[in-house]
Amino acid sequence: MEEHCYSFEQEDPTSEFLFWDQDPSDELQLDNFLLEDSSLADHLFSWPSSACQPAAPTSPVALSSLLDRAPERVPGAEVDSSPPPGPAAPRPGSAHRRAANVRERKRMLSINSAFDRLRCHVPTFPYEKRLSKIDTLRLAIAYIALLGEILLSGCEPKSYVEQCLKSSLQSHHQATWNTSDLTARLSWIKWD
DNA sequence: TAGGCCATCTGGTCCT
DNA sequence: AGGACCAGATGGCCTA
Repeated sequence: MEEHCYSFEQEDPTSEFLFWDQDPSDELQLDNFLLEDSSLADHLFSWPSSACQPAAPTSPVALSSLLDRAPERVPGAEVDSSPPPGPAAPRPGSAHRRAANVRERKRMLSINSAFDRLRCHVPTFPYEKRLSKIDTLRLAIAYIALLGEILLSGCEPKSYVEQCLKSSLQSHHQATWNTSDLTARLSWIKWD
C-alpha cells in the first residue's frame, strides 16, 4: 500500500472531484448505481483520473498478439522430462497445455478488464497513479459501504460525508467504510 | 537494492 | 473429456 503525499496548495478545479456536487435528480442515479448494470453506472460515478487508465493492452491487435504469442517457458520453471503423474496431466508444451495457457491468459485479461472498470468507479486522488488490484478491491469495499450508509441515512450525500469526516476526526469514529484510504480521498474533494 | 506489483506458466481440482 | 477456476512458482519492471 503506497503512501500518498499531496500538497494542499495543489488544487484541481476540474469538476471530476466534486463528486457529490450533482443535480438533485442524482439521488435517483445513486440508486441506479447500486442497483443497475454497470452500463448505467459508467455514466454516473466515473473517476477519470490516471488511476482509471487501463494498463493492459486493450486494442484488438494488442490483445490478439498477446493471445497468439508463442508459448514461452518461464525461466527457472521446472523442467521435468519424466512422464507426468496421472493419465490426465498434459505434458508441458503439449497442444493441450498450450491451449490451456491461452485460455488462462484470456481469463486473466477478462479479470483485468473488470478491474479497470472497477477502478473507474472508486474515488481517487488527482493524478493518482493506477490503483493496484488489492487497493482497488479495498477501496471499492469501503466506498460501497459508504454509499450504503448514505442511502440508509436519507441525508444529502455531501453533508453526510462532511459530517462523517468531521466526527471521525474528533471522535475516531470507525464506520465500516472509514478506512484511511477512502477518508483521505474523500477529504480531498472540494465541496464548494 | 529490496520490496511491491504484475504477467505468465503450470498442475491440481471442480464443474458441466 | 474438456473447460473454468485456483494457487504456487518464477522472473520482469518500477519505485523509494
